[in-house]
Amino acid sequence: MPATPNLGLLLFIPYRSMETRVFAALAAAGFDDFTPAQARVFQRIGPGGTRLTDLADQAQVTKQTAGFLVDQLERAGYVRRVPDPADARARLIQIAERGQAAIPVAAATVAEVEAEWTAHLGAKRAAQLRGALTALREITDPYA
Amino acid sequence: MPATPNLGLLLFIPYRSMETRVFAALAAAGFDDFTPAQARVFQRIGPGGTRLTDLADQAQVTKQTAGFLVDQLERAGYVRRVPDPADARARLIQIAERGQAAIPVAAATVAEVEAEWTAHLGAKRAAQLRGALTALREITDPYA
DNA sequence: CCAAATTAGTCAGAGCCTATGACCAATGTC
DNA sequence: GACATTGGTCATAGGCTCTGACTAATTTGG
Repeated sequence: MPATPNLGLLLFIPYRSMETRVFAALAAAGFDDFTPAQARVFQRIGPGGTRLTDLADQAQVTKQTAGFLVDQLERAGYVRRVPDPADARARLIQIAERGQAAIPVAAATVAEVEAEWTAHLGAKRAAQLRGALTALREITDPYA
Repeated sequence: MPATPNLGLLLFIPYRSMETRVFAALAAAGFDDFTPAQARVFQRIGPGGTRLTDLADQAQVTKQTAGFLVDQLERAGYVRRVPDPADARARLIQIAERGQAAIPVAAATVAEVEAEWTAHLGAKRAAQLRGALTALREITDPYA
């Protein structure tokens, strides 16, 4: 390994760790058919529902991929598709009952992991980390 | 989107951005058959070569997956397998000529992206970010 | 107001990534 | 030297993602 690993890898390692923890908790709570790829789409669903194309753009996948993942989420009861009143071509993807039920489980695990990280880094550095990442999003997330 | 996105997503967004940039640069330089999955294994190869099982552990994939990726890397000329003098069962995966040639291209792009990030964050916050991520690695990378 | 261009979404097909399970060969242990 | 362990492969299957082609609804320009 290089002496100073590049920032890409440094970002990836904790990301993967968080992901592993959250999906283990979800599986343990009975949401064992929820996958990371599905989550990356699911996370982008807004309060009133979001169009497939918007989800695809925000998750940076093709609309075909997004459609494939939403199909699975729908079949598993995590989301539902309703007609978009503003456009007859489009449908809004909304979070369904089972999706709502999964959110607190994921949120609790995220909070738990973040607490561990904060304990390791100290409150100040943890806040700096979040602040830097949030600022970075401005130039790395086309849909921030 | 939630008001305060979880740290997992905040880590993922710049990671994905960096990855996209690096692979675009590699492809433009003629390394168009190099994939992110291969890179996650390739990055872990040590100076004298590394065993498949070690690569698998460090990249957190199964040895079958690591073997599959190394097969591709070998076929494309990025790595080579040599017998491990210390153990006749094992072979060391070493970076081959084409792999060595790709490294500076990737490194230059990483440096470019990191420079952009530093310009956006300021030198101090950028250093804090790297420091926090490096510290986080202690508790999130089983093979740090 | 209508023809052309654009946009939302689906279908079909292919390739890549990853895992489980079974297996073989070499090594280490006692 | 028998037995458990370790390094690695083969076979198989499932999941993720893409390109290309297509339908239907909407928007735009004249």
